[in-house]
Amino acid sequence: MPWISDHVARLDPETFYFQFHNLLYAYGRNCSYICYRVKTWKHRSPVSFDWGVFHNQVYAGTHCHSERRFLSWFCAKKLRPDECYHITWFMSWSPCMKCAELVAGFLGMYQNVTLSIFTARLYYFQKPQYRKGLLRLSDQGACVDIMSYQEFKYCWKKFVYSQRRPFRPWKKLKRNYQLLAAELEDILG
DNA sequence: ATTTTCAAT
Repeated sequence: MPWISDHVARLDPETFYFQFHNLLYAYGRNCSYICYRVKTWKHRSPVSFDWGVFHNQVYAGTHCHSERRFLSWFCAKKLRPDECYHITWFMSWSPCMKCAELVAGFLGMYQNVTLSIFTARLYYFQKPQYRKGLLRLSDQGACVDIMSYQEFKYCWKKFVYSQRRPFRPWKKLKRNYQLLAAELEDILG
């Protein structure tokens, strides 16, 4: 698979501000980004294992969502059966129903891996199948949450070429977060 | 309150 090692470490500020804008109805965000962080344990102490950014890719007419790209890379290059991992995803779009099923299956298969998801926006959140996907992930033990100011600020510092400039929150960040969090709460019951 | 979408007209 050609996309296995094709990910980037950091985002440009403009890309981050546009792609992670937490709108309920986002225009023109025709791609998806995952800023990821993987933690493992050495002698029972948590240690940072890896971090970076994945995005979706179209290769030879095949669409590969960022979640699938991450899992392909992680399973092929990183995952060891005798180690425990905690993965955190900061996503621009929440997973589609197919990716939700894929990731839930992955979590079911690898009991040594746990996952926390923070998403900036909810993908097709009015469609029942997409809502069920998120519920399925949650039922499989994934923590699913909406990115708040705290997560945006963290991502800005960790995953963006911010050149020591401070994170500048956009208008209605907090209000949008509240609306999305209420929607997610409804989805997850 | 908003009506978009891991592109394709």
